[in-house]
Order: sequence, then C-alpha cells, then structure tokens
Amino acid sequence: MSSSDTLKKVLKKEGLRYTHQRQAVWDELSASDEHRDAEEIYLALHNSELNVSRATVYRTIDVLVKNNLVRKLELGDGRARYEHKMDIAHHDHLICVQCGKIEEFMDNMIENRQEMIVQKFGYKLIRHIHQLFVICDECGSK
Amino acid sequence: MSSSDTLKKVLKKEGLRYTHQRQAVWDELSASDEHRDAEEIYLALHNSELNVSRATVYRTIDVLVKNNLVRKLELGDGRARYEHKMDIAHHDHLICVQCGKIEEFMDNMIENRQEMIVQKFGYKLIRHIHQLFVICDECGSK
DNA sequence: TATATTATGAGACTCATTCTCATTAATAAG
DNA sequence: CTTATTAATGAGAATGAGTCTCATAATATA
Repeated sequence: MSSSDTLKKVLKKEGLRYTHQRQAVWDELSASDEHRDAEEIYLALHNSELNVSRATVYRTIDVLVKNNLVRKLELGDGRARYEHKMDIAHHDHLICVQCGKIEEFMDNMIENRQEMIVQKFGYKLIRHIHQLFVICDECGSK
Repeated sequence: MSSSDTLKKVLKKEGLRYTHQRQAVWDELSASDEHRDAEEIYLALHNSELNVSRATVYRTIDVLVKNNLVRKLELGDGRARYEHKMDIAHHDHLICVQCGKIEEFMDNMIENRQEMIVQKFGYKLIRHIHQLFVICDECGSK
C-alpha cells in the first residue's frame, strides 16, 4: 500500500479531507526513522518548497497518532518526539542522558510481566511507557 | 532523623542555606503520600499561614529531586507530580487513563531485565521510567 | 461550475515552568 | 551583638511547546 493510500484510508475513517499538507506531514514522518519533534518536522517541510504551518503540523500529527501511524514519545524534556510505525514492531526506548541518542529495545518477558501486574490489580492495560535513561558507550568512555 | 535534620544535611551538602521556605516545602511534601503537582504544594502552603512563592516552591523541589528526597513523575499531561521518598522502597506506577488514580508496583524480574538489556548495549543504567496506563476496576465497571 | 463545508495559516493565547532583579534574610566576621 | 557579605526570596515578566481563533483558501458535492 502506498504512502498516500495509507493516509487516505485513515482520513476517510476519520471523516477528514485528503490535503497536500496532510500528505506532506505524513511523508516527512514516514521518510525517516529518527525521533523528531514537531518543530523539526515543521522546519523540514519549510525548507523544502512546501509551506505547512505549525498549526497544521500539530493537527496532522494528532490524527496520525490517534490512528496508530505515528507514535508520540514524551521524554520529560518538554518536547514530544514522533516516530512513524510503518512496518515497525513494538519496542521501548533507551535514551542517553548525555548525548540524547535514542535506541530501541523489546523484551517479551517484560511485556508479559506488565500484563500480569495489571491483571493482579484487576485493571486493563491500555498502553505503557518504558524508558531506560542511560549513559551510552560513547559518552561513558569519555 | 527529624525532617529538619534530613533537609539540613542535603542543603549543607549542596552549599545552600537553611530557610523557613525550604523547610515548609519539604514538610508539605513529606507529610503526604499523594502524587501532587507544584501548584498543589504552593496552594497548600499558601492556605496555611505561610507565604512561599511559586518560584521558591519550584526551586526547592529541584533541590529535593536532585538529592533524592523527592521523585518527579512526568505523566505526559504537562504537569509534573511529586512524591517524597522517605522510607519508600523503589516502585513504578499504574495510572488510570480515565480517573487519574495512581497506584504503585514493583517487580524484581522487570528490574533485573532492565539491567540486562542495558548491559547488552554496553550502556550504564542511570534511571528508568515505567508507567502502565490502565483502566482501573472502578472505571472499567461503569 | 456553483455551493457547502472543511482545512489552512498567521498570530493570539494558554499554562507550566523558569528567569530577573530589587528586596530581605541568613551566615560570617569583627 | 552588630555589621558586612552573600545567598534566598517574591512578584511578576519571560519562555516555549502546544492550542485556539477566525478570515481566507481548498476540497468535495450537487
């Protein structure tokens, strides 16, 4: 399925129109595996020929996050980062507290324990945040 | 050790002065096991006889967090919550996405796996955030 | 193509948090 | 104990990510 088909399907489901701006935001997000903030997306589009406003960047990202095309990361520094979820398996993150580098990890045992813990409370797990703040090899060796 | 001794020790270590305002903020935080935001701390002090400014509340909390007397929780809603760590064992949190209730959990297997994951990367674990967003029993039964 | 409706952009606004700086309080020196 | 030195405080301004408003532009429908 092409990038525009994916987006069109989501917009249709939400009863929203297909626009150049929405496609541009989705293209920009799906083109990179970086963990970027809204301003970076805005500037990337701004520096190309397109002119998409900050408001539209935020509004579009909200739709994409809601529909599981994009994941929002809150690292506690006041700027949310975004990563696309096209063909990407679930994972959580390691973040270097010195250089900011972000790596990904996935551990089935942890995933299972989470479910067990929630069940023991009689609750229902909706989503989770699991972030390991580290000093990475490069920063540690300095 | 009394509440003021604990604080005095930390302030001394940091080369900071012992003041009424700093004691009041620490008293307020250490008196409750709730997960409160800075504004709640500010108002609690304001409603008693004391007059501690918002700036001082924030500044004092920073010192307490840095020195491990208080833990800062970022739940992704733009307001940090704080909990004191006096005689409190390590734990992580379950947060109900509907009513906002916060519960605590601790799982040694998860703690160990975290260390293993970080080691495999050759990194050093500094701290972690592990939050399970749930629908709690009360909200689920409605 | 005309009409109805939604989306966009520019900038105003919000709100938690941080900063500024004149004033006040705590410690050090005498 | 008093003064001098230095840090802490309070009031409110500033910041910055994100949201909202509303006139205009673009899309979908007839």
